[in-house]
Amino acid sequence: MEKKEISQAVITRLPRYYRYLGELLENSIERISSNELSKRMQVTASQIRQDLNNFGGFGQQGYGYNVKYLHTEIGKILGLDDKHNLIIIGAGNLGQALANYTSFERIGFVIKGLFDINPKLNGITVRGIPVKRMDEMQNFIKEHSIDMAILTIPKERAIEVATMLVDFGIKGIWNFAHTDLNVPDDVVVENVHLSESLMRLSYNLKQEENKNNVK
Amino acid sequence: MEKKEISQAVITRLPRYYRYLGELLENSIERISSNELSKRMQVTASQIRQDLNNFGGFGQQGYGYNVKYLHTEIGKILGLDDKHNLIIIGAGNLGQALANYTSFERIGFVIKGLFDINPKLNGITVRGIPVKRMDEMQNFIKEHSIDMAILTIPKERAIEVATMLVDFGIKGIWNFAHTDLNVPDDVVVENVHLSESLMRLSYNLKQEENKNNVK
DNA sequence: TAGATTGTTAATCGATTAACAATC
DNA sequence: TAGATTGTTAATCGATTAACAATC
Repeated sequence: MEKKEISQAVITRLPRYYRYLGELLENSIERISSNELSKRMQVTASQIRQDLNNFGGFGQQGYGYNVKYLHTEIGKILGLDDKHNLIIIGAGNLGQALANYTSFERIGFVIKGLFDINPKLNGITVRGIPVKRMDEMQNFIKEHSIDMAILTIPKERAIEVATMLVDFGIKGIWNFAHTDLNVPDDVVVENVHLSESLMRLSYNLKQEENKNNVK
Repeated sequence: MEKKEISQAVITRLPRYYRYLGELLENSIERISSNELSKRMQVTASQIRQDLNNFGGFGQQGYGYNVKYLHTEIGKILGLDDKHNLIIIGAGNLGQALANYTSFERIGFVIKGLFDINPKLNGITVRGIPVKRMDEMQNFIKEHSIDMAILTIPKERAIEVATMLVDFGIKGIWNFAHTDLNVPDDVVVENVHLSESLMRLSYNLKQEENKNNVK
């Protein structure tokens, strides 16, 4: 049973397929061809078929894909049928904003606690989620079966806190700190570097401006 | 003066180079070879040299790269020497969190105003930045020379608001809404789809789990 | 000068697109 | 059955890596 490694390029596109299928579902569209989906999503039909066939044949010749079935299957591939308990480290603006989001829960990611070094925040709750002291973390992780953490602290302390999290058994880190983390191979990190995203916007904006000047 | 188009893969890496060079600078490191940088960043030296040479020869044979010079030049390429005035549409949790960030200002992106349909928010300020009514937007954009907008509103209204922004002359949109925007060619959109990022984390976490089960 | 390291060309690798036989 | 559309192989394109001459 040889398993081919799926490229990150494909993984990056999967959630977008999932989103579009969810929208089709909301609009009561039962089936869709790769060609029709390709038009809506602005990718080639060939790519859609190639991407999906990495995971199996979900369609049917002459018919296309059943929207509901495909949506469910991609959900499974993404692991959205598993439940995860999360904690947020850093109860500042961003940490609290993420805690207030309910959409993560809807796809199986439940935020159980926030942690912060600021004693003023200790004891308050955000959408019913308690803010705890850092020294309460290890026990909390064990008691609430936490397997993922969201890191929304300044970069200065991010690396040391990540090491701590790994020691406490955390397997996945959603990293919003402006630094790269160095974790063991079996711990997964997904980075959200906002200022890098803003810089890409800046670059592309500048390119557009230049185009117009040349004309 | 033929200009070759730079691939988005390269653009995506540029801010990361910029960040590492900034850190070197903080640590008073004056020069660095592609080989040394490659070890720190976990990319190949060849890729670093190829990426940089898309924009010019910033190094010197036998010496390497001058950290301060290269940092400045990449900053210029990314357009960080230009100043931009921004508004945030949607003064909810995320909008306010972004308004509270000061790091964007340090790279030239100044947030001048927030806008929200919720009348309760109208009149308050976030870090001194006023929250305005939506009908004040058009004038505000003109008066404060706003050229970029941050979209932190629910997906339901995002597309219509984006159209509005384009009409008012906005050229760059940093889109945090869970939907793709459809804007003219000369308007640049940079998407931050948080739940898609979380789904990628979920997928990669699941893969790790499976690996361990197989062993 | 000798050693180091870039800039750049060539080789390889991987991802995307095209094409079409299989089949519903 | 005829038409539609997938699954999959082959062709193309682009991005990454390797190699090395140029040169500081």
